[in-house]
Amino acid sequence: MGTAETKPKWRRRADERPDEVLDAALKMFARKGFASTKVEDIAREAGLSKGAIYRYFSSKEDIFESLVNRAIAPIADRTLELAVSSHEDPEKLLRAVFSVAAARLSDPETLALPRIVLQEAGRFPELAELYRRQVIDKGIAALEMIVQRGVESGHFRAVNPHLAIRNVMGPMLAHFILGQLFGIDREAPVSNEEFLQSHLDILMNGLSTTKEGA
Amino acid sequence: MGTAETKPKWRRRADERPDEVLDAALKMFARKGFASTKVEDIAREAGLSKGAIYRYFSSKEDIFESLVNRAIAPIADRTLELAVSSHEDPEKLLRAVFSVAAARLSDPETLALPRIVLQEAGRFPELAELYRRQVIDKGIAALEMIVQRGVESGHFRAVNPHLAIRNVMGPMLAHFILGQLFGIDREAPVSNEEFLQSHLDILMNGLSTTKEGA
Amino acid sequence: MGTAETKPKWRRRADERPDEVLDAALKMFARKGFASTKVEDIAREAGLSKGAIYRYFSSKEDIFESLVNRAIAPIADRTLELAVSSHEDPEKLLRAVFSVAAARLSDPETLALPRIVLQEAGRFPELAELYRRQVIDKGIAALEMIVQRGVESGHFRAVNPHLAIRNVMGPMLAHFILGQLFGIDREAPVSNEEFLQSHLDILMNGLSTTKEGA
Amino acid sequence: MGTAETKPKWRRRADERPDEVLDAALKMFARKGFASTKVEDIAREAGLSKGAIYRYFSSKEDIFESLVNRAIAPIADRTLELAVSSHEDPEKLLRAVFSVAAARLSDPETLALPRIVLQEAGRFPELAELYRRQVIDKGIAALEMIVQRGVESGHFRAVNPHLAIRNVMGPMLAHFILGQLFGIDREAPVSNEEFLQSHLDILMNGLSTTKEGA
DNA sequence: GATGAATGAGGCTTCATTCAT
DNA sequence: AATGAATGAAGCCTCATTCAT
Repeated sequence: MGTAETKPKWRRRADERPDEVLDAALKMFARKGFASTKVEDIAREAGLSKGAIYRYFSSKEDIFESLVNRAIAPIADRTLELAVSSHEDPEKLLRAVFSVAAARLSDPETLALPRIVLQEAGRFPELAELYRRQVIDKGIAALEMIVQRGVESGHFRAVNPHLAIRNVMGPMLAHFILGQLFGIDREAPVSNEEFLQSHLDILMNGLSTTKEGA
Repeated sequence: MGTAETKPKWRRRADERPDEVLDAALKMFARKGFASTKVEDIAREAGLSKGAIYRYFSSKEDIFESLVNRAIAPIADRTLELAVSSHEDPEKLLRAVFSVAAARLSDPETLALPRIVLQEAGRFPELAELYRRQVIDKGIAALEMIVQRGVESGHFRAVNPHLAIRNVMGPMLAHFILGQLFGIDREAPVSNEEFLQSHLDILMNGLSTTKEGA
Repeated sequence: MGTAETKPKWRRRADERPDEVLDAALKMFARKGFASTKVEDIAREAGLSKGAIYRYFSSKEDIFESLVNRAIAPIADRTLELAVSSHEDPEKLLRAVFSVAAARLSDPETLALPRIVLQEAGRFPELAELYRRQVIDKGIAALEMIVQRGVESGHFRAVNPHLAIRNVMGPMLAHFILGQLFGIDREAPVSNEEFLQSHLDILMNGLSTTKEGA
Repeated sequence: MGTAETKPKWRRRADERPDEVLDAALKMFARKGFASTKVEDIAREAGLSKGAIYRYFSSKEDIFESLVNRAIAPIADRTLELAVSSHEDPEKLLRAVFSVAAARLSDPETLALPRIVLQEAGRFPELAELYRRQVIDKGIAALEMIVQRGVESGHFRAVNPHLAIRNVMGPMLAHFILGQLFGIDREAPVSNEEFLQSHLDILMNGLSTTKEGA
């Protein structure tokens, strides 16, 4: 046999392991919540043993924190760009933003972390706070800026942007998050396209200084 | 000791006990979530011993279910009344509905159960389903009817009521539920009055056939 | 109203209560075993409240002990009589004893206490010991005496009575106790009459066609 | 320390653990009965912690079931062989069977499980049923066949084999199981040899000095 | 005397974490 | 570095017993 080595098909860089664990954790947390997810579930999903998890993370809570932090990092600095960089017609901009957002919110995997943060906000207030500051507030700021510009450019009526964003995001939340969680319209699903069309129509007619289809 | 009242260690006639237990459970679930709330927490909050809980409820899940059912009962049959009975201007009607809803949702105690149901929907699909059928669908139907009438009477533009209600409720959800959960605007709270004013303004200009303040 | 008293249909003498509790306990122990029988089960069966039980017995164990003692009392002094008083043909005597025993062992209620004592022998060794001394040993002594007399009178061969009683009782136990416990021949039950006939025949005459040592 | 053996706190390869747990459980169940045996008792006896038990068995009942199944497996298929294979004088055959059975039943460890099954039959009817089908019925069938052959070959009188086996097994049960359970003859134990001798003698020849129906 | 609400110790079971291999 | 057997602290639930009414 001598030098014969049974070589594993391929070996990951050890550096990728933590990320794989986080992927697995996200999947399991999304499916069963934090408390009901066992460390072994995560390990199995990640293709590792229970003990190995603890080489990368010091506790189950640490996994959760890392999950939130990982989600935050890329968002932190890129969110405002879109809003800032673009000088387009704000309606077109919102339409674009909605399309992107809708695409992402339709994916349960993407929706998972916000949902988990929401679920565990009571037990991890600092994490919820962190998430809010780094993700939600950023998104809000971006939308606020769009509305603000719309008002300034005369495309939108003189609404209070800080309040108006509730009308911008709220219907999205109702449609995607509540819709998914509660299975509203499960029997006769509303297409995202239809919904977006309606949302923009109503929103724009409300925000806009010009009345269409009146 | 003069007026000293000897507080009985425990009461006998326990007709109110189940309700007291539910009150305590609501409080604790709201604070810590279902999984992290120990039966003993509920017992302590209700002024009972752990074991006594089981005289009234067969399990922790049973408490949760009873909580949902108790909340549902009064709502179930009164929701449509408002919408059906009134023949007012739909804008005034929506304004009235929002005021009532806002008043109720401002009370953290009232907000607690929907929030918990939302949080635990993943783990108790049947309960989420029950809540949806008994509470959410009723509310949706009522709002849909209002919008429908508005369209028929010519007060509103020819929107699709089924989709439009997302614009009616969504901002409320964003403001009250997410706002509380994530502590948005915690530092500089937005008054409910201001928010409602803004919401109605934007919504109405969007729904309405007549353009105000353009 | 005056002297009007709603008189209960009939009232037991308080003295009978303990016996009723024991009857109830026997029934429940028989059905579910000692450990799995709740004091409340006994109370309900006896038509009493849980608390009332403790007026008559100091603990669940006390009930069990009293049960055994009650069963023992009447037996203690009457068992030997039959064997001693009778001067009949020992075969006829055994036949008579078997008939009486079979009648009693066929009644699950009667079988219950021995079975419970058997089941709980491990946990209540003194009680099992008591039962053995007061009931089993008495029965054994009676049978032994019958066999002894049979041998002396020349009706029986020169067997060792102390060992022979195993052949006298064993088939009865196998038929009645094991039969009931394990549901042997449940589908095609063997009539007690048939069994007794066979038992006596084999006991008296043996299996073999050739008689040795006669 | 020279020859000092460092005993590992616990072993790794745990292939024998389930069996060790079952051994421990058998011991404890035999001593205290099923209900009164705590999982921790079993664990301690097996040299494990409470929690470790649950790596091998899903519940206390599962341990009991596994115990019965383990005992059944080896017995199940070997019982009939003896009876079927041999063409000896049925009396000699019975004598051999009794010797083997007596040897096994004399070992308290072996006697334990049937005894526990007997004790717990009321609470675990399915287990009792399983035991009956897999063990008792097999034994009965074997004995029945022996008697049947004896009758056919003219060695035995024309008894009903199905009923006669009660006379074959009953005395064994009375001697070994009841004897041990109730501690009969504890002070002056009867040797198994003596008992077997007596049993065979009476079984073959009967008690009576006169042979009827021969 | 009777009741049954309440207690609280105790049992079964789960699972995050540790650690011998 | 990885594994997974083992631990032990907790949590849910049961129920014998007590005791205010």
